[in-house]
Amino acid sequence: MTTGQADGWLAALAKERGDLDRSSTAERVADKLRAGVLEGDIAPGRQLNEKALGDALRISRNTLREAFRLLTHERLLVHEYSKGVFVRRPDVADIVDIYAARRVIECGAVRRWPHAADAAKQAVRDAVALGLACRERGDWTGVGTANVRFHQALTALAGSARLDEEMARLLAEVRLAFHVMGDPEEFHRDYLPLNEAIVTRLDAGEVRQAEESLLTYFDRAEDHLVTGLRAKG
Amino acid sequence: MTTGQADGWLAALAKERGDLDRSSTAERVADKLRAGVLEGDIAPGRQLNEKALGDALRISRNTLREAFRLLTHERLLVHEYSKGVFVRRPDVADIVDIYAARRVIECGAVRRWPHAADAAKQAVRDAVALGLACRERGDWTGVGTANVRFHQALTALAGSARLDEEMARLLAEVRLAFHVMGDPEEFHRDYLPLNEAIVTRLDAGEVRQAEESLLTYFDRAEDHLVTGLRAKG
DNA sequence: GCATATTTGTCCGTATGTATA
DNA sequence: CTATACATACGGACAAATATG
Repeated sequence: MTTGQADGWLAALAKERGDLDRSSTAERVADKLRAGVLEGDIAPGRQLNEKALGDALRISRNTLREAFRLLTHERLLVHEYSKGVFVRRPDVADIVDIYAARRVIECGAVRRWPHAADAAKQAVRDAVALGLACRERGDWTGVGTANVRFHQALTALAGSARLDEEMARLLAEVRLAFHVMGDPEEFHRDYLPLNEAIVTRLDAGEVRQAEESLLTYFDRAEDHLVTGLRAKG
Repeated sequence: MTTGQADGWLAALAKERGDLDRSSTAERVADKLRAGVLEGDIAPGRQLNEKALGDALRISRNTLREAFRLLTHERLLVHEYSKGVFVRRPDVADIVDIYAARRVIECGAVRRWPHAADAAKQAVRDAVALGLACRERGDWTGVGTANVRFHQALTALAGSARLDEEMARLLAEVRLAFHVMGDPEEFHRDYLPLNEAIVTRLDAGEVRQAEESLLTYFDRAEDHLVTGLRAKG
């Protein structure tokens, strides 16, 4: 039953419609939908009914479809012709593809460490420190957020906004995959030591060894996701 | 005078409107516009008038706007608030950003050479061979096309469709930049020997040296574009 | 297999606000 | 200030595809 939209998340979305009108309606709607998808409130595979959603959000179909297009470009929704739009369900092939891309981009960015701006380097250290602080107080959601920020900071070492955007898309897809396998993301705890090792080695000028640690992380994370998706997907 | 659209390319676009309706109208229109922009028929900086274009192509403004959105996401068009849609004019900052991304992605992909699929390796060799053949018969446009294909083939070594798509976007932007500086692209001739060297070194297992040649290429190409844009832009 | 209701695809006209000449 | 052109959003019309009984 994918058409019934009278869940909690829909009511929550509709209630928040009193904000300042900063950007366009479509973008604001897309922001809400994106948050709902990434938080897992709108489950992967669920269909988004145009009329029901449009009525609930009090926007026209055209505007809603515009929001759908934005999120489809971000690979968070999929469009099935004459059937509608659905929250994406990344499969094993997607994970393999995503991690192939991450290996190239993040390792390549790490190798730019010697040429990176100081602010970019500090952002990497800060992300690890944030993760450690969250672990101290048992905030596993915070640890997950810090981990995402860590990898965005690594990418930013390359100094390319286009690369940063692509990485944001890839990390969002990974989050979707977590929701497919129903993983509460707290396993990020296991990766904190690796992140620490990467920063330590970078600060010691051991770029090569840092890259090795990063590759170890990718192997583990990819394996975790692939086996998880094979089991639950 | 940017609003008068009665050029050759518009007539050409309108005439071809008898195709099979495979994809959506917006996508077909986007395909035509994309081709016009990348071939240089629609010059960078030119405004695309909604009404004139819509009337000429016999499509509604909504549909045209949808096509605009697609191309805006590909960074080929830009929306200027309350002014309209224009063909993008990449500036020096864009070039620097793009080449930072290319260095990371393509070098990272080249380093995957030992693990790459045979077909992907062969595609790299084929692209160089195609470039040489085109040079033989003085087909400089063909040399340029082969060069683009070469870099797409390098990227494909990583085996990630997402990376391939991002590279296609980056290379399209580079083509736009060529048109900004009015370069006929025949200078690609100078880079053919570098491409040859890269393949030779890869086949000899000298991945590290191949990467060095690639970096040399990036330095030269980026410098060429930056100085060209500073002069003509 | 068939008929019906629902949903989506495509396109249109319009209305309002805003920026530019 | 007026006229123009555009961005944005809305609601509706109709065809086509799909789902449902």
